[in-house]
Amino acid sequence: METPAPATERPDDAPATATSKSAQTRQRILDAAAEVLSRKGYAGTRLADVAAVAGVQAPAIYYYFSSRDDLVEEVMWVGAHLVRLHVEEVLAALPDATPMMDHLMVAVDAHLRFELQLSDYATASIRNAGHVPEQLRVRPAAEEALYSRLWRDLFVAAQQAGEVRADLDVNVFRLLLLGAMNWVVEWWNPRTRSLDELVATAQAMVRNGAAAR
Amino acid sequence: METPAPATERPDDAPATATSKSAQTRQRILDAAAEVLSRKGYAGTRLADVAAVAGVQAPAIYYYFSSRDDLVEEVMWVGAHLVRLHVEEVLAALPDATPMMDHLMVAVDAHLRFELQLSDYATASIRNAGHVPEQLRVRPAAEEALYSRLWRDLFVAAQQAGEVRADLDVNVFRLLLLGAMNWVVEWWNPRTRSLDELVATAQAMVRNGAAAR
DNA sequence: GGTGAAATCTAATAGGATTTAGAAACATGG
DNA sequence: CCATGTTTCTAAATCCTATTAGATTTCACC
Repeated sequence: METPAPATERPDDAPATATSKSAQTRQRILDAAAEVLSRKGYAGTRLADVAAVAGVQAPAIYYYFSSRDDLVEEVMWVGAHLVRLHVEEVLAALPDATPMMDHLMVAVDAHLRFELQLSDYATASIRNAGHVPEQLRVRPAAEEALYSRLWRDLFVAAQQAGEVRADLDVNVFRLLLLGAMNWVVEWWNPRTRSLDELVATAQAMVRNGAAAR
Repeated sequence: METPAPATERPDDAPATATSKSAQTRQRILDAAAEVLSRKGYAGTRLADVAAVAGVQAPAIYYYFSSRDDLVEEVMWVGAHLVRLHVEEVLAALPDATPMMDHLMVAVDAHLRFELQLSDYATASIRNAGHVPEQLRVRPAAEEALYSRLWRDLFVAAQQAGEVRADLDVNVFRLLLLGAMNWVVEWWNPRTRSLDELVATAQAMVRNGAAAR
């Protein structure tokens, strides 16, 4: 549920320790915003709700963020950022000789588990990407572009290695796959379905759907 | 100040001609709402915007709908309803001996083309399904359940016919597929990508991803 | 043309949410 | 324990938009 302090942006010019009381409160507010945003969406998220979850009064938020939209934008950016970091990390840990198709399998696993278990930020970011005002999308969109590129590179490499069918349109396939995984937040219920099975099925969809014969 | 036509469902018992001035205006407002909702989402849709697109003043909307939420709910319901009708229609036109896998291919084609080309209602319905307040989801959700069942039946039949791998979890696969197709509205741009190619790739994803060897 | 209902408009109301203002509590170093 | 800056609160202002009220136009039909 809670995401460990990921140095949300840059340490700014604040010389104080990253775990000072102030920084902690800011983090609590940000976490609360991610949680509420992931559950209720942009429209349904009121500052009073966020404040309640964070254990402060609504106006306290303005000590750390200049506006509601500023807070939302940061949650979205952090969400996109964390997913990318997580997947990159997991991929980097693979042995050098790992086949490209296995890279894809691992990426699918990492994306889904992170999105569903580890991060309200990821869920908030995914669910609200297309629902916030234009001006809030600029910074998060840059992160998403980097993430997109990561997947594109995976697919292109897999195709060049002959592990993915040469006649497959990997760009469209990739967008469909990311859509399938992103949409999971709209229907997945941990009570009724096992995460393992979901991951396995998504992996099968890629392996069988894209693999060369 | 009485509402001329049944504000909620179809003009079943409406005595007046279906194309009366009144019915036309109501339709114009509904169309406008679908258009704005599909573009700006639930949060970003203001009655003033809808009214502007429909060519009336905002209060005129209240002559036909009892509230903003009532209007939104109807758009959502119509969206879900139309997609289902369209796909059912296309499937019904198939020759009796058509293999089940071809049923699936046709359904994928119909869903995507309808969603992307024909209907702001479908787009509005898809994009906002998880973003409107609970109370607005009841009626649309019933439609979606019917649509879900349609797909479930397709997959189950295909699996029983031996055209889909026996070990595939068709429920999860179906939800992933519908997610992939629904999410398309978030990224598809008719200018930069051909719809034909999108459809072909989605079909390939199902055919190769699910087919028995 | 006159008449009444239907349809739409202008102008005002109302309620909820963000956002400011300014005071109180808190911490921290001298 | 005092002084000073930081953090948070209460109370109030402001803004935005749905909604209502009431007036006005449109239009079918006598």
